[in-house]
Amino acid sequence: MPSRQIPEASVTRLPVYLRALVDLAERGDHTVSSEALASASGVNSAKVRKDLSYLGSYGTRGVGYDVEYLIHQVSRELGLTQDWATCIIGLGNLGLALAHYGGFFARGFRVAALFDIDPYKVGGTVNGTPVLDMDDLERIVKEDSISIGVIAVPSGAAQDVADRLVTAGISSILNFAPVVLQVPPGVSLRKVDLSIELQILAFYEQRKLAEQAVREGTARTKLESYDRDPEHHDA
Amino acid sequence: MPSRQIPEASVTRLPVYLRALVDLAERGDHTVSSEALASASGVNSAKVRKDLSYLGSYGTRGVGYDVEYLIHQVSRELGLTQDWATCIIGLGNLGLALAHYGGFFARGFRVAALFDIDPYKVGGTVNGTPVLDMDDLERIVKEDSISIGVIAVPSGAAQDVADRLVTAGISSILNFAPVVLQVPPGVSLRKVDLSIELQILAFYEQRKLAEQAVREGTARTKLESYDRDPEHHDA
DNA sequence: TCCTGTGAATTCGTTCACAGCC
DNA sequence: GGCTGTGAACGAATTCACAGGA
Repeated sequence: MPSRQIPEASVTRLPVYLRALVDLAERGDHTVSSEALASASGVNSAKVRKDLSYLGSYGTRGVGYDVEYLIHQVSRELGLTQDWATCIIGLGNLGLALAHYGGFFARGFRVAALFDIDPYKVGGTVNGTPVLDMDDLERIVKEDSISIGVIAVPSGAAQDVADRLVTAGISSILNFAPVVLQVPPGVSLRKVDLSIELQILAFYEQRKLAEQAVREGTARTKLESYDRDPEHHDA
Repeated sequence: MPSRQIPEASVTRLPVYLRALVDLAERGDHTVSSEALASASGVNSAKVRKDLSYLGSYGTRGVGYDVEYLIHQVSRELGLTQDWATCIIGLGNLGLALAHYGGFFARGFRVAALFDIDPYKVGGTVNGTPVLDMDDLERIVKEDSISIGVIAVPSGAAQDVADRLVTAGISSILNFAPVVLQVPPGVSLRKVDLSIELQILAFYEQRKLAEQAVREGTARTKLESYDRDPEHHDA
């Protein structure tokens, strides 16, 4: 019985499982154990089983999960059986990279429009998608039923863009600008922030160096049981 | 007293606080309350106080935190008072975007080298940084003491690149390729994955639509107390 | 009075361990 | 015998709530 309200932590792992499952399917595997799916996803098998149990009882005891069937169920749960229209705002280096590399926009997503303020860019197309003026944002979002906005503008402009997206009716935002956006309740917001990721890595890098120094400099003090946490993979 | 071993969840928020603090400093503020820092960081004040308390007692009761002093302490804790050499592997659209936009690489980081397999790119420079052949990877990593590798190659090549980085002595990897990398213990790994973020947004978008349908279609059944979770901001 | 710092309470997430089914 | 599904135990993270110093 699918117990409704899947925990947030599980939701963030479902896309990882999905990708691993698609890889397995392409390699011709028909069934997969929680153990195998776990190692392909970089987690442990108990987590996989718990996560999948929130969707329903889709496995077979003694056998494992049917790969195709599980792909279907996970896709459905993630809402990938329908198509989501997205738009990208800001065509600097990053926005262009996102617009160009269609591979990022996997099954289930479609880039309906690109927006920029630069008059030299507006009117052209990138990768077959038209580049429109920011003035058309609200109209196009409504006309094309765009539900997800990808913000790739400089920090200073990001909150304005977010406000306009929300006003236009968008309720999911993916923010690449290095700034904390404020959005009203009911709007989903996720962010991708390179410099934050680098800073987190720097923290652990520094800690590893400190531990190493301690270990080398102190044959005399007992430090064998020094508490380590070497992994901290994100998911 | 700084209680050693800051929780991982707190570590991921420190860079966000740091950015907010720098903004406050630029605006001329000298002190900040946990409440103000919280709202600038998109979290609540109890969390800010707990997180900062892991670094030490740097606030003043009845007053708040000294902005400059706190910037210094957080920077030190994150290891940003030293310079970390990084390299980017793969100069496709995304790798180029990362290499071009120096703003991503904030204080504390330096792009020491770029790598690609394309002979037409090797030998040139991007944004003043030389583009080198993959054959030189191990040598340059050692010579330049590069400690963080940024992987921006296609999925199929990412694990190979990761293995080579690890062999060369790198112990922190930031992965942009949409694939789960396996790294040995002691190597820190973080990933940035656009399509996973989009899929997570799609999940909540679908959930919102379902809730809306339920609310509209059922004036007769009691659903006022339907359990909502409209935010799920990442940090 | 104001705001920090922190134990205590609570909620959330993970892991264990095994019953149940193939 | 093997592997799922899941309560129960555990651990981590968040929030509460207030004592205590400026």
